[in-house]
Amino acid sequence: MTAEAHGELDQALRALADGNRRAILGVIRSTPRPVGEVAADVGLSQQATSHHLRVLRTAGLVTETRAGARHLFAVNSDGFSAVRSYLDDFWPAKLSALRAAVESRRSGVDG
Amino acid sequence: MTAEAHGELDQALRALADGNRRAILGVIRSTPRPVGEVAADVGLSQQATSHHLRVLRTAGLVTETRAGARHLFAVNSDGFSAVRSYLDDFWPAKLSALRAAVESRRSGVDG
DNA sequence: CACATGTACAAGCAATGGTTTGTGCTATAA
DNA sequence: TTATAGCACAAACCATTGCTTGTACATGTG
Repeated sequence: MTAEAHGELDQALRALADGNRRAILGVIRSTPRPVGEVAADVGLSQQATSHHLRVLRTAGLVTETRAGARHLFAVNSDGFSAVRSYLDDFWPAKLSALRAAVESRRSGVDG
Repeated sequence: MTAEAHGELDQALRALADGNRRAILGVIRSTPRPVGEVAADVGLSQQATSHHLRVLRTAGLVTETRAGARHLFAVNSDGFSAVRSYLDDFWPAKLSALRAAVESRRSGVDG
């Protein structure tokens, strides 16, 4: 983990790597929800759910809003952009283009 | 991790959650490479690199080809499709559409 | 102010995961 | 076949991480 351990991409991917966190994202995907409801839906304790939501929030995948004593969490689409653009680098078209470029460079220099 | 711990999506995301594995993907992105070269490029031991390549291979993000004594690894674009389609569920347009649907359902039933 | 609800914070624990070290297996070369 | 290069397998070690338990803080309510 000596490689870029705190970038947007790294934090987002590590947050998404956990199944319970993805379950939480699924629960708050359609509408903002307080921690208690999320915990009940995913079957985790309040503390564990709160912890996961904090990880998601730090990663930028989720936003927090306070409504009285309740903390409402909602999905933040913009937080996924880093992951999206990273995946684009592995899109078939981009890959083949890159490979073609490397190939032509090899034949041009070396032969 | 009681939630779908062995699906394509889970394995792919967990594989991508490590910075060194992403570095490895970057190294073999343009052309297939043997383990030794990859290890030298990313600055990891042969064993560690081999291990990471195996994780990536199990996740379907990488394919292995043997060329004599060497094991060539290359990026497999298709392996990223599960992650891509998962991210699509969090695309702004889809999110707002989902939220609108939930909203109309609420006003229709409850009021 | 006292009380209940909703949530975050902190420590301890168990499990997961990445790296190292050592070794065995496979394939080319002499 | 012997030697060597390239790589995988396996165990041990250490750091990270997710979960639990306990508790403190904040916001409404009487």
